[in-house]
Amino acid sequence: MVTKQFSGSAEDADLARADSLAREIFSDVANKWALLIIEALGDRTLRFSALRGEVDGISHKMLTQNLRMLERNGLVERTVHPTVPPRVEYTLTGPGRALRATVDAMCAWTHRHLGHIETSRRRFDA
Amino acid sequence: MVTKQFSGSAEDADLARADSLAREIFSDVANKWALLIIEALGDRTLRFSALRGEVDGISHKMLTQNLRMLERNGLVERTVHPTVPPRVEYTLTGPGRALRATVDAMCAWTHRHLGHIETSRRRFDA
DNA sequence: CAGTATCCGAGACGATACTG
DNA sequence: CAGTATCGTCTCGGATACTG
Repeated sequence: MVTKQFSGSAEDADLARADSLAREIFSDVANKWALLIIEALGDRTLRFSALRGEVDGISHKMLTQNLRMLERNGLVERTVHPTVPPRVEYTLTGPGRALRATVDAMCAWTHRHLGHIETSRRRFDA
Repeated sequence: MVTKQFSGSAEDADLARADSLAREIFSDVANKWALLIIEALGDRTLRFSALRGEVDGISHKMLTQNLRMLERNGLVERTVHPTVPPRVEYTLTGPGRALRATVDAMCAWTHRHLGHIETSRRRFDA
């Protein structure tokens, strides 16, 4: 095994790079629309317009923007059928489905603690 | 059991209200800073300044703002020691710790898929 | 139908200065 | 030390119009 000489080594640089990458990914993914899209997709394959119908309140622009980002990070797969009118389908990839599991957990958490949060809010707002 | 008469009943109204509340909470919680704060707190009790040191890159303003929001929703508890200078400590509540479990999962997911995401990005950017 | 481009208002965010 | 307030900047995000 190679001996570490001092801080500031190549391994440290790698770790720093990995950390900043992790942080970047986290920032991409940890936003309302991205998580709602992942949750809405589930294990289905949906067209753009259908998907938009599932994610309540999302605008055309936000949907495309977030879908591009998710595709870039390899969380959703985009399939274009060269027909007219065009038919584009979205589905979660392996990593995407893995992330969905944790989003499911977050949703479950939300519903489980609705009551606690509501009363906490009322107390705080007074 | 009471028979449902038609859509638009009181139960439907309750469900709709619960849903919009859930969505509101989800929007509060599903943001970068809130999740990073929860993760940084862990099961420790930290002072404002210490917490700020843990959440890399967060501004004074964003930290207070998000801490208020988390306190309002009953996810963190804020303890003020009436000394001079003041000493304010933050810690996760029960629901807060429950949420932290899912945030942990998200972090783990991030690190597990770093490689896949990095290569996916490179392919996409070309 | 899906996507891009543009415009514009609203809110996020950082920097700074001020209080108890 | 912790918090609030204010201001300026910039991104977010919605509405609209236009292409293949």
